Amino acid sequence: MSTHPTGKRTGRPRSASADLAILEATRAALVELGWGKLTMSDVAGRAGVAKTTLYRRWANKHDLAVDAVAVLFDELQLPDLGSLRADVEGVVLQFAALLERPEAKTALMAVVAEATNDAALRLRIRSSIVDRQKRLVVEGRRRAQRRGEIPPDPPGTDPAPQIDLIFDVIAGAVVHRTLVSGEPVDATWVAGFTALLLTGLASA
Amino acid sequence: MSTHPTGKRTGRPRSASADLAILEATRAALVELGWGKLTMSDVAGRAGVAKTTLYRRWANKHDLAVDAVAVLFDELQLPDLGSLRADVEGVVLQFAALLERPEAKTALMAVVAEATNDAALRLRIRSSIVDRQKRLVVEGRRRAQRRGEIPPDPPGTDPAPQIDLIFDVIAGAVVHRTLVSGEPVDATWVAGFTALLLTGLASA
Amino acid sequence: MSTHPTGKRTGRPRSASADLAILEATRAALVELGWGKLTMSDVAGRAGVAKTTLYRRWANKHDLAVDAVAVLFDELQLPDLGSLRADVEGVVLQFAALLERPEAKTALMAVVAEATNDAALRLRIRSSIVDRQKRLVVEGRRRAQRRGEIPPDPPGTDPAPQIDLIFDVIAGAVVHRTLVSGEPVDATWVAGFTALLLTGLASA
Amino acid sequence: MSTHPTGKRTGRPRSASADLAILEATRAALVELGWGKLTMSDVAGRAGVAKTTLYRRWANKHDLAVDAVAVLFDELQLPDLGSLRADVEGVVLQFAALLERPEAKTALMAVVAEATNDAALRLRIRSSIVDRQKRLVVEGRRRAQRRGEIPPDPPGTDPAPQIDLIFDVIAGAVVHRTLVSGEPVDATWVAGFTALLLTGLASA
DNA sequence: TTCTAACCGAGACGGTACGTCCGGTCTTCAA
DNA sequence: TTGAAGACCGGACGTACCGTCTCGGTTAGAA
Repeated sequence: MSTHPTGKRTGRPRSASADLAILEATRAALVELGWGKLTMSDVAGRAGVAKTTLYRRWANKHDLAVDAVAVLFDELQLPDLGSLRADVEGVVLQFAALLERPEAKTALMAVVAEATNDAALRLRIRSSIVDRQKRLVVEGRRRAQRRGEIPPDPPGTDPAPQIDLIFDVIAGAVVHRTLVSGEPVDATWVAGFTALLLTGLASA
Repeated sequence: MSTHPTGKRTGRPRSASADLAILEATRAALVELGWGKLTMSDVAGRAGVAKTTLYRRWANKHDLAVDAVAVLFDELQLPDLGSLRADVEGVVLQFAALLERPEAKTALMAVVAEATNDAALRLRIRSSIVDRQKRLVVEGRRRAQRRGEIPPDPPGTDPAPQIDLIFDVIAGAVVHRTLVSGEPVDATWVAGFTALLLTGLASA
Repeated sequence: MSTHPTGKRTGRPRSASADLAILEATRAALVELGWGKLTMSDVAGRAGVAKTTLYRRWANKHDLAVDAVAVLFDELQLPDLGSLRADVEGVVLQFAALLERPEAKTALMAVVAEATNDAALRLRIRSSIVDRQKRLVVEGRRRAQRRGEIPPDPPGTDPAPQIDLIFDVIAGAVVHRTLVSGEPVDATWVAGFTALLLTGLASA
Repeated sequence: MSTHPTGKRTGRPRSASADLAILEATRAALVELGWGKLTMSDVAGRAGVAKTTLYRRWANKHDLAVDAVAVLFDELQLPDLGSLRADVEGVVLQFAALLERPEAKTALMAVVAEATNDAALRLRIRSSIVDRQKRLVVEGRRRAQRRGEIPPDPPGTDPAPQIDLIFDVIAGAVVHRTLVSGEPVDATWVAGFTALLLTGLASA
């Protein structure tokens, strides 16, 4: 979210449409130029807005980028495909498709890089992007437990660490495959990954 | 690697110590400043070298960063700890320790980010950093097969995709946990991750 | 003068006190900051007034400055000191004292500078500041003629060019001495200047 | 003069031609745009030079302007026209012609305005522009003394105050007539002014 | 007394220049 | 030929200010 003044009343109110135009312009510029060539002036120009207006709402390029791409991640869904295997494959393919989009991958990696020594940015990424997608793991896990595909939570146990673990493994594998190894996430790879995730190395 | 002139003989030879000093200075600057504040002038100053010397050996900032951190990843080892579980836990802890080092994580993410739209840099990262660590998976897998912990490769099958998969899962999970989720990789998490990797979700 | 609405009757009338507060604030800001650092926001703040209020009354910074300093020049007087020499010395000292005031000199030069390519501003300066001070020359000259210190106007001659000339010589010399040469206008200089003005170079 | 590094030896030397190109570009920009619209970027562009190069040599717009116009004033000459009256008329006309040039008048007034609260700039103006033109008064006075048109310096007297006075009166009258009163300096006015200067008010 | 038009403070807006910084190149002299 | 030094071009940065605009709210005179 952009930085909104909190308790103010007076003065001309900020243009609501400007926020949307700026975020859209940011994504468009990321697609065309990539992170390194992205400039605030260019974004302002595309959005039909003055540079001042950007800086009034976001402190810098990285904060703006987080907001610009966060909405993309909210598009991920988990339709019930009938089995844990199918559900996992479905979400992995969706996530891989998202990471193919230049604005998503380029912005995500750039802000993560900057966040390695910027605690505030780290928090912003977590709250705006990462934590919101854990809903997918929570839901998929609940379904699989109902179907009896995985054991129910033992009473008195906090499921959060397990949820975080599964999330890091799935998201991490896809991100690493796509952005570090630089190989495509195709049906074959997804099938292999899902099999490994469900039954483990020992039976691979 | 820095770019060494190939067939030249005459003239003053390049200072051999300069390469090491520059790479060391780069790592030091990364620790103190992070990627965003890192400047070539600063690196040159720390290394007691002129900017010209940097550019004579590396084409740009990103190439220099790749070389500066690549050597860190070569320190990873896979001592035989007697079981697949122990070997996995050992290497995960080593890798996590490496990613705790600011110069490693900050440079790695920065170059990966830039590589999202720079194919040449992508290749350089793969050859200098990523592919060289697959040796760890190859070796661990061979040992586990000898011990009978995992089945041998079926004849006529290329083991490479399986190796790549395991590598992406392990490296991806640790990277995502550390840099995206921003949570520590401690003994508890490593145990849980290793259990999941060995036996899969179904039995978790 | 500030721009007053002409034929209007209804609605809330403009605050009369605001005009004075704004002009006073402008002079104070000029003293402290000089022309280059003077900002409309700052003036508004000092006057306890919104920026809108300034722009409702003056079209821009330069017009405001002209009005702010014009009143200072109206303070100049020409008491009858008994002789042309004494009258000239008296008015020169007064004028020099005025130009010592930072708000006067800084604003005067700034608007003159801007006026070099702004005809409207040039007119405004002449009508608000320059022409109004010619009264001093007219009066001093009339007195000297009565005393017989200078010859009477020949019949059929327009005295205006002569008045303008004397005005430019006196005002110009003081302004140049103070603002361009940057030397003080002290009693010695005034005596020398008056002697030169009265009897000319040949007898100096 | 631009700011030249003093005791340095090493490194690429500053481009000598850049100085000239920048000063010429500054004058051209002043003619076209006037002071208020003059920008450093524009000057840099006209000179075919980077903005950094400007700031490496001049601290700001005003210092640059002083140097850019100073050379114009050095063009003033004092050919011997045979009499003091003719010499005065000649130099006044030359000076008036100079002040008709937009780059001269606009820059001169702007820097004088800024100098009203900038002591360093005041010094720069004096040394680069003002003091150098006193040579004209010195020479004209010497000639007139030789011709017997004005009395010789009394022994034991410092002629400097008298020179400064004459300079301020002549330059001040022309500047005030041109820039403040906004009236032309034509032959009629010059004749009247010279007469006043030579014989004084009493005989006018 | 109520209406209402013009006023007011506050502050966001588009635009534009500022002066700084850095990436990557080029030019000099010395080793 | 390499190296140190540092000037060079190009261009983005984030800030500051101008003059305009849009709010909600106030105030005096007209109805």
